[in-house]
Amino acid sequence: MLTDRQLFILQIIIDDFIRSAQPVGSNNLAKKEDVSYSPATIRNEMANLEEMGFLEKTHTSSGRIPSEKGYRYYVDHLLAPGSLARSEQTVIHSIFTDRQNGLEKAVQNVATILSELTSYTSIVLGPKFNDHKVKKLQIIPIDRETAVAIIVTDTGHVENRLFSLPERIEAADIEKMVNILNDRLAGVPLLELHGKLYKETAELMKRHLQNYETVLKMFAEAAIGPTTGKLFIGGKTNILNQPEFRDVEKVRLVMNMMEKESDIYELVRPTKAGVRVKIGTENAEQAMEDCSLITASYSVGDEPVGTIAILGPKRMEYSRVITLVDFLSHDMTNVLTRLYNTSS
Amino acid sequence: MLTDRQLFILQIIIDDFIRSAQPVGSNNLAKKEDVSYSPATIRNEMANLEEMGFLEKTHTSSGRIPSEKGYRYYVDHLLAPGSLARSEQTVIHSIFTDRQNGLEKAVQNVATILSELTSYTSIVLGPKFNDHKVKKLQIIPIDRETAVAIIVTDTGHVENRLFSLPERIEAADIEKMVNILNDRLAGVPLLELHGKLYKETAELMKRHLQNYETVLKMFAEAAIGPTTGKLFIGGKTNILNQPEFRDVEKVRLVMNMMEKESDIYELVRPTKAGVRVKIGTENAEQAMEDCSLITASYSVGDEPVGTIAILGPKRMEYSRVITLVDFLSHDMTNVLTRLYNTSS
DNA sequence: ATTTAGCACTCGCATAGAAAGAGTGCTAAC
DNA sequence: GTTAGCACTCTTTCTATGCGAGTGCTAAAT
Repeated sequence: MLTDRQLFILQIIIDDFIRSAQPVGSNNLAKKEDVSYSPATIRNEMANLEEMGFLEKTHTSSGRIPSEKGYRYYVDHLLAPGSLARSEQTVIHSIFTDRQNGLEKAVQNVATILSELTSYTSIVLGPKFNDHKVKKLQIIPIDRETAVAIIVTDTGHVENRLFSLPERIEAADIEKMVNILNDRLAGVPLLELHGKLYKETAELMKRHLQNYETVLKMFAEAAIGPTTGKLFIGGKTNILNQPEFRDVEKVRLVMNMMEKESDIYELVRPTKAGVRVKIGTENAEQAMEDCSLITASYSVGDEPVGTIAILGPKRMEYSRVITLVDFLSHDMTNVLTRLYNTSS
Repeated sequence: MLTDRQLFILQIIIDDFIRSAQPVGSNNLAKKEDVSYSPATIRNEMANLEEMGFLEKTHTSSGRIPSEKGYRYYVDHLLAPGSLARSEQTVIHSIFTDRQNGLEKAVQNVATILSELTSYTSIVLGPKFNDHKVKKLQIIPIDRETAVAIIVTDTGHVENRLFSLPERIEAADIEKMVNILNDRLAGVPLLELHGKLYKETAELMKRHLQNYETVLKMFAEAAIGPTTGKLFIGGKTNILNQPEFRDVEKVRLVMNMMEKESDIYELVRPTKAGVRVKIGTENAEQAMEDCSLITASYSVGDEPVGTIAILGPKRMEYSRVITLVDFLSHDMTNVLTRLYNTSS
């Protein structure tokens, strides 16, 4: 339904606007090297494209800017599958080769590097540990009244929680408790720990020990912690460099949202699909109406466990960002899948 | 050197400007109920105060605004020692009574509540664990190649790190290692662990085991982690509500700084002094020239271990914030001192 | 039937001037 | 020492004006 010429012009207008942030006029467009139509022809086509809803004007006699429908079409049909510079590939790949400082630091790094590479804001939802299984449970007494409950998973993740010991409990009893717990619960996925904790051990414990409830409760609580991954945001202030956010009111809307973790979680819930692009009001959040969000989830095996995302103005370098996010999410999937499968 | 009347006028001008963010003129000032001088008199005194450097004009015929010297004098000599509403006291006090979710969450809470109470940005440097002593060291093997090193302190803090096991190591050897480590290092302050690790155990280990270096190195690294406290920042976007930050450029300066942890650490290094106020360029950071920072450290016993701070515009409600920060830092000192002393 | 040149028209933006308003400094009177 | 009065300054707001970039439409050219 769109002629080749219209596609061509639409693409050039959007490319230009993404670069310059200025409405594109027919004269300037016609001056470009690879454009061989006269301004008048272009004006006609522009009028057509506007009528079809792909372009907009900021005022009656301004140049054209892409509408959301325009961006959408651009993303869906006009995007040249970009490729990454080798240097970028190397940078990205290096993030995960060095896991010395733990997975969490590595994920943190992803956020930082993504925002630096794109000069937009990056959001990274760290892997959730649902599937990870209990390797070892421990209770370390601190003094007469307190102790630390520790859960180590088979992926090396450590979760811990301070709790008050029941009065009059013997060191031997604690040891017995720990033994029962490990006996019954080793290998249980974290997600099921909460339920199984009581079912599997309460009966047995009751027979040997008093006051076991507090202890069980602590382990239960500690197990909830990592069921959902941690959020990392990089380059929060990058939005301030965008000319369309010269206005503090707009900045506030977006910044406030970035401070609200619960909102962000909604945006980056892991899914199986590949790269997803949400343009302006396609996002549910009111605050995002001037922004676009590009997300891609990464997986362990077939199970999506986390998400990386880039938040920028609607006038975003879609091509570059999509390529980047796609590449990185696959890289993360590969590394994590290998890691998880060899260690279990 | 300042007459009573000058003090009075200076105070009223600063109070007014803090409220309104507008330059204060002689006419408006004279209209106030508790001012019994004519506009002309006030103009004369304003001129005097300006000559002495306490006031400034934004342009030749504008009203007066306080200079940094003016704010400084105001903070040092004119501040009425405010008192907190009982409701605020209760709120603050409640933060630390509920430590169920661990110290870290409690400190996080302080940041959030401080920023909500003041509508400025809060910075909280969590307590450092230098003085905390090793309670228990553990090695949990995950699979043939990897294990987790765990350090538990006598305050219930848990530090952990993933590492690669040396090849061909026996479970029995690991157990022997852990025994030696705990034997020799229990009670050692975290800060000294790095040094003592080798001195105390290397000799002994060498006698019994091969490949112990990797393991020691991991514990050494893990011990460095918590020597300096964690940073929490609350209400990062509150600065956007201040009329003097209508300009995105100014916002960017401050926001960028808030993203750089190393800069923030400099600002809130714990000290023994009570509440400290840094106004505008009194702060070393270029980015802070339009801001004031109010800090107070909290201690365990006599040792300052962390800091709470409020970052706002120079036109800050000094009285309220100083009172708040003073109260809260003492409250935290009390709670932590009690906690630390009973548990060691 | 397309494409393009030409032209009148619109709108934003920058510049300049004018008027209003808030505030000052100074002088002279109280 | 205090204050009323007044000229002056500077910002802010509004209006007018011209310029430039761009459009839409019509008619000619291809």
